[in-house]
Amino acid sequence: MRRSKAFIPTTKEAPSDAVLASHIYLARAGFVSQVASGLYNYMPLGKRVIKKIENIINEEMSKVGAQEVELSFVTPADLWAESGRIEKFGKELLRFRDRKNNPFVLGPTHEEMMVDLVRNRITSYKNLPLNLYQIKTKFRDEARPRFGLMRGREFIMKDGYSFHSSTEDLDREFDAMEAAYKKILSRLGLDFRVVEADSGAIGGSGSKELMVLAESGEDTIAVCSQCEYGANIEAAVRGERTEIPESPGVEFKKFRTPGIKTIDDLAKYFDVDSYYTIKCVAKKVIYEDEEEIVLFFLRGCDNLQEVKAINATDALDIVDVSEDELKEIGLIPGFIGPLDQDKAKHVMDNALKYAPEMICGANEEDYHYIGVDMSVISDVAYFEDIAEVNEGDRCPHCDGTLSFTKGIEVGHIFKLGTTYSEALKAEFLDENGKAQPFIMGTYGMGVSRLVAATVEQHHDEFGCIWTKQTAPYMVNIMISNIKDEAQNEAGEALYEALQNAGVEVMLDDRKERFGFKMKDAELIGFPYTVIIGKELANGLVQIYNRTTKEKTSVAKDDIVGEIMELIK
RNA sequence: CGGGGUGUAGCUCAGUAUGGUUAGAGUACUUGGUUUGGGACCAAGGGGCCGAAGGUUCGAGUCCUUUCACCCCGACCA
Repeated sequence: MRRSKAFIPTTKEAPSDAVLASHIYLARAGFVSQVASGLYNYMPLGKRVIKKIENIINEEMSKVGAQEVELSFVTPADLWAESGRIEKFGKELLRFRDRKNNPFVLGPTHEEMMVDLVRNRITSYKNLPLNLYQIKTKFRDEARPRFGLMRGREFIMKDGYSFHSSTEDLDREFDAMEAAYKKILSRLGLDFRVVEADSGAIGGSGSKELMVLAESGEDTIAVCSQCEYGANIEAAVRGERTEIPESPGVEFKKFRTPGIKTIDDLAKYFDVDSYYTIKCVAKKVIYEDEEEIVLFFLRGCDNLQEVKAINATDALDIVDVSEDELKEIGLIPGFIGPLDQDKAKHVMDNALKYAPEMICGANEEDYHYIGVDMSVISDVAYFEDIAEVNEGDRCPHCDGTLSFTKGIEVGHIFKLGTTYSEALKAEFLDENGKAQPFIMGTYGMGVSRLVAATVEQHHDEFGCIWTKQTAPYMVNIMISNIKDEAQNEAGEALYEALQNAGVEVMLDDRKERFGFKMKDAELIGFPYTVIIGKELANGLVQIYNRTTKEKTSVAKDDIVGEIMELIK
């Protein structure tokens, strides 16, 4: 492509609303342009990168036997009613009616559509397993789109769905998909981590997220210092604590604690580690058609993990509750404890089970109990893991310690089980001629988000730095002075030679100055720029490496060979 | 959905407190010339319903009302 003819509107200034590096550079370098909140146009460079990523995904999917399909973007609302997700997704589903007044939904994901496609077509265990996928625009009417391509309303996703006759076979496929996804991210040149994840609203028995490590990531992940363990903070668990603080060593007693309402105050007052205090987090728990106040009890040194709390209560949502609301049902904020408490339901964190020598609220203004042995209620109370892991906690699998890092969720794979096949009555006949619902897996990968994630991880103060696998063009030939006949000829010749060699090459033949064209090349981020300039008089050209920012002089006649070597 | 902010040239922004010539700058664009190894210089140009609607006024980019859009923090989020 000739730069003089290319539609690549680069700008010196970033759009005022761009915050992330990826957003700023993709906009400045002319890859994307915003049309409305969460909606973007891909310009030629952006489209080329998308295609690069899609090709890699297609290659890896084909290697593991997944078949590509393409389902309609517009989906009948009936299907969503059938699965029950029309309510679950709520306002995120963009709904509309056609001229005949039939209700439709723009697909935010395609479980329903895919199950509908397969049901009554695959009817025998002999035709299983089956893995179908597509790369397709999705639409979710996000409450707050942000960060450019990172969280748009319309985005491109690779979504795959597998159908099995047994859970063992699903497990096998799940592992195969995890391996394929890792391969894809490695080929894209990304630094990533596979982590345990919460299954969320989509349901199912297990899920893993693929996180591209980046400071700007929206997810916090806990990773082990020694082993491979990693988990989204929402799902992270920890090993038994080994260093137990010195215990207070007191008898059970009710103790007057005037005005001592916080864990900090309490620990100070008794001069004990907050490990020995019991924290109560009161929340309002929302169910489909009712809501109630639930008390979550944890060790004072721990914090409530809300996603775990939602899972522990089977709730749709959990919201804060006011002190007044607590007082209305007879609870005394600051002095709520797990003993003799019948005003509200409770969930105790596992770390409190059989815990001795604890200090907790006495459910009476200005009084706490000390020397509480949780054994007295441990066989009747409801215990769950509801605590958020802390940095420095022990790894659940080894002696290592957990630390936090930020990640961009670019992939999420699920063992779905029969949730959707049952809801949509999608069944096959097993070896015994008995009807069984399909056992399913689902595998998502955010293609447009990968574009942003790649730039997040590969950029500097001058712009994008594309990896060889993602670069829109591998080589940029920059003719320093277009009016110089010799330079022009050499540039044209090299352009033709590289094109003939099948290299994706851009020829910067614009009538601009050296500095302008270099800045532009750096902003776009071509892996290599061949500078044809002054040194041509001595039979030399230069290769500028975008990653190292080094310029290497090469004899003009050797340049094609050099380039071919570099881009291998 | 709660809280905050911003809408003026393709882009980045002044101008709005205190209403008053023909609405500005930089950049980008066009033409001519000079320049040609790190976003050059000179000259001449084109480009605006000041987000939209209504109102106050002799007069509104500026004041009032309504509304829309976009952004940020949070809630939310396969």
